[in-house]
Amino acid sequence: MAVSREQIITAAIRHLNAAPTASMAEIAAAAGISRATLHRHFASRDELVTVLGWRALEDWQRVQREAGIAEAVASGDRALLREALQALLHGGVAICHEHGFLLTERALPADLLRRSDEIEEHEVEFLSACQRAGLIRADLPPRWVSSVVFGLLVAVTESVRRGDVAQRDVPRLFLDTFLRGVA
Amino acid sequence: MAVSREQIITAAIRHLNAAPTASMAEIAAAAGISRATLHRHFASRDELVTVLGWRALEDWQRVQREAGIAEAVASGDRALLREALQALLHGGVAICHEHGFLLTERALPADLLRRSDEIEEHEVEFLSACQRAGLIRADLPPRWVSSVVFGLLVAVTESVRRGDVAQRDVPRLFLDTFLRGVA
DNA sequence: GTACAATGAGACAAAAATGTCTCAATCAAG
DNA sequence: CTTGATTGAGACATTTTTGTCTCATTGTAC
Repeated sequence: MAVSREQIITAAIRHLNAAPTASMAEIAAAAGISRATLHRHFASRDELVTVLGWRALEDWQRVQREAGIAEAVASGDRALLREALQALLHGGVAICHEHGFLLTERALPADLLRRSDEIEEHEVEFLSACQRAGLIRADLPPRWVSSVVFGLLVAVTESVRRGDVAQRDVPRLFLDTFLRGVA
Repeated sequence: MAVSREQIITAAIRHLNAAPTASMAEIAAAAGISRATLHRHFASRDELVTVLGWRALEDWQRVQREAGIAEAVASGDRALLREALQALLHGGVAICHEHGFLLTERALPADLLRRSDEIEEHEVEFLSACQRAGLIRADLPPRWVSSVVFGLLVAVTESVRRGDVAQRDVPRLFLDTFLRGVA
């Protein structure tokens, strides 16, 4: 049976999450296709990773939109902001479950990183609004808070990869730790 | 003037922190020596990274020892544990300032990783003791708490690398966020 | 000044992965 | 069944980095 492009992408994501430095040959094997066929779909490894990267960014943007962070910022309403924050964090976990390996990927194309910075910028503004609403302490630089989200997502990805934490416990642990710390 | 092995290591660390995937040629250039000389000191790139890795682990172990985590665990004394925790976290930041690039290095030799797991195991036991003493919430798996330390250190490294956070603010932000979260 | 050690520059082969290409086999549509 | 498209297997050249080696040069100790 033919293996669709989507199936290849799915397999590539799965395998890259387990082995982030996998070669095209490994990825092809993981997808159950030949290296030649993989190259017919993605001219180069860069192109493949780039496609996955853009998907991750689209997901991230979608999460931001569905969480309603723009509206929440505009309103400044505490309850709205709180709900958006919850949704944003849950969405972040979901994205990492799929694209976690990209978090620590070191060789991403510049335009992807630029777009990533743009999206992160919206996140920073949102977090800033959360600070003004008293949801997040005001004595932390918003960019640091954004980095904390990033760092905790790395922790999530690594914990799950190593089997230290069950998938179902992740959202609670992540949100709990993010908001209240460990003490 | 001759460039000592120590100077090479220092330059390599500095450069690898800025460009984690740097080749031997780049590292040699950064150290101001020829590629041949670099190879005379470190037969292979793996060997170089491995040497740096073992240094980082030694530093980590030293931090654990100087923080007195073993004694604190043995005593179970809350004040002792608190002081050890503070020292441990401060030490972690210091290590990352130097060896941060290793946090997300994907191709480390197995024996290094094994040793890393051993040292981390001491950390987990210590964090567990902190939970029993009420310094850290008991509803978080200690391995998750350990991952949180890791993740926040990644956040620290990345923030500093990007210039989002000043070096001098790092310890406060790190400890504050770790213990109290962002809310 | 001489001798010895370390260095830099560069040539070189080897390894590993990449990307291209061909060809025969398979599969699906008509 | 036939045709046309897609695939897998593998050969191939290329690229990049690695690791080795040589040789002339530098510099340092004696």
